[in-house]
Amino acid sequence: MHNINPQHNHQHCIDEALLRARDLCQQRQLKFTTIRELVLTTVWSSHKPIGAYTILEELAKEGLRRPAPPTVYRALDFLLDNGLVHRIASLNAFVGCNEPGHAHQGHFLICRHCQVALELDAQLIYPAISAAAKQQNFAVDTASLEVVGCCARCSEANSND
Amino acid sequence: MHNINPQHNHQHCIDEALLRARDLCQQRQLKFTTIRELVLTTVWSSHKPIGAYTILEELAKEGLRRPAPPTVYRALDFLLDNGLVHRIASLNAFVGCNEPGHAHQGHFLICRHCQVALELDAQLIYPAISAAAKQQNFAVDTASLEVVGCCARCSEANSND
DNA sequence: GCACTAATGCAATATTATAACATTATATTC
DNA sequence: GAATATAATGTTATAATATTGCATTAGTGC
Repeated sequence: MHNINPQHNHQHCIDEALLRARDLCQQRQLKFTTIRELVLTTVWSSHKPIGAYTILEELAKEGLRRPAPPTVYRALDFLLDNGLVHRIASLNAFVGCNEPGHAHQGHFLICRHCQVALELDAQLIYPAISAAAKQQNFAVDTASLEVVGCCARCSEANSND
Repeated sequence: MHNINPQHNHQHCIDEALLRARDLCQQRQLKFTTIRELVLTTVWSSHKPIGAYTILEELAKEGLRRPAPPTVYRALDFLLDNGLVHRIASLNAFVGCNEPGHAHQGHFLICRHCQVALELDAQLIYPAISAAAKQQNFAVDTASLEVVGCCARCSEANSND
């Protein structure tokens, strides 16, 4: 998994995400349009979940004529459908996905101090979910886990106060 | 845990929930006011998560002069703080909690057909979450899991079509 | 080019939630 | 029991998030 060090070369994250998106769209014969690319890039501008209306503002700054909400929401829907971003329901916000393909999963550790959302490897949690569901004969479609707390980095920083 | 059979005596669920709430408020020296009781009762009117504005409408039907949104939200905040209800973020809705006390947890299996939300015993999932968080030196405050799919009952019903 | 479909633009509006301040009820002290 | 303090509720307005419906534009296949 991805270690989110503030010193990391974030441009690399963005570039990789765009590459993966282009690949996936080519494979699936989907159109990676300008808006979709801009929205994905904006979502990937950090590892912090970003709200739809904030994305909208960012696009406006890009020189683009400020798009209306549906434009952004449609792009987000496309990205969600294809597992390129996740929605963090507890924050009404969106964050990039490292491993497109399983749109149905999203397990996050969310730091309440720095807001970074660290995506967990589904394999860590999913077996427990699957077992619990099976006990109830429940057929799982999607499973989202949102853990809020304090990340290692912020814990250290605070203990140094 | 609670098996949510449509034939179950649901009045019993409501009564139990109210009893637990009164007990807990007495213990903590909190006021279980009329509004709080009405909102809790409304949330417990079924095992389906209910939206704040739906609660509002239900209260209006009870003869009550239709309360304003803050009235309902304040009651919900109180109930959430005391672990008497959970918020299902992915649905913007609220559901009763069987075991008040751990306000910070809420692990649900949500059926997309009948909308029933079945609360899982935290012990089933929490160890996996805790282990994953520990790997990242992440200090957990709250963890919410929302699994969407199809419950046993609806699976059977559908297979009979 | 023409017809068809997918994507986007645009205006209005729905839904969920909160802020700010006035009022009422409850508890505490004297 | 009146005076004061605190908690709860009432009320109005508005913020924040998301969707509907319809017009327009851009690709795609024939």
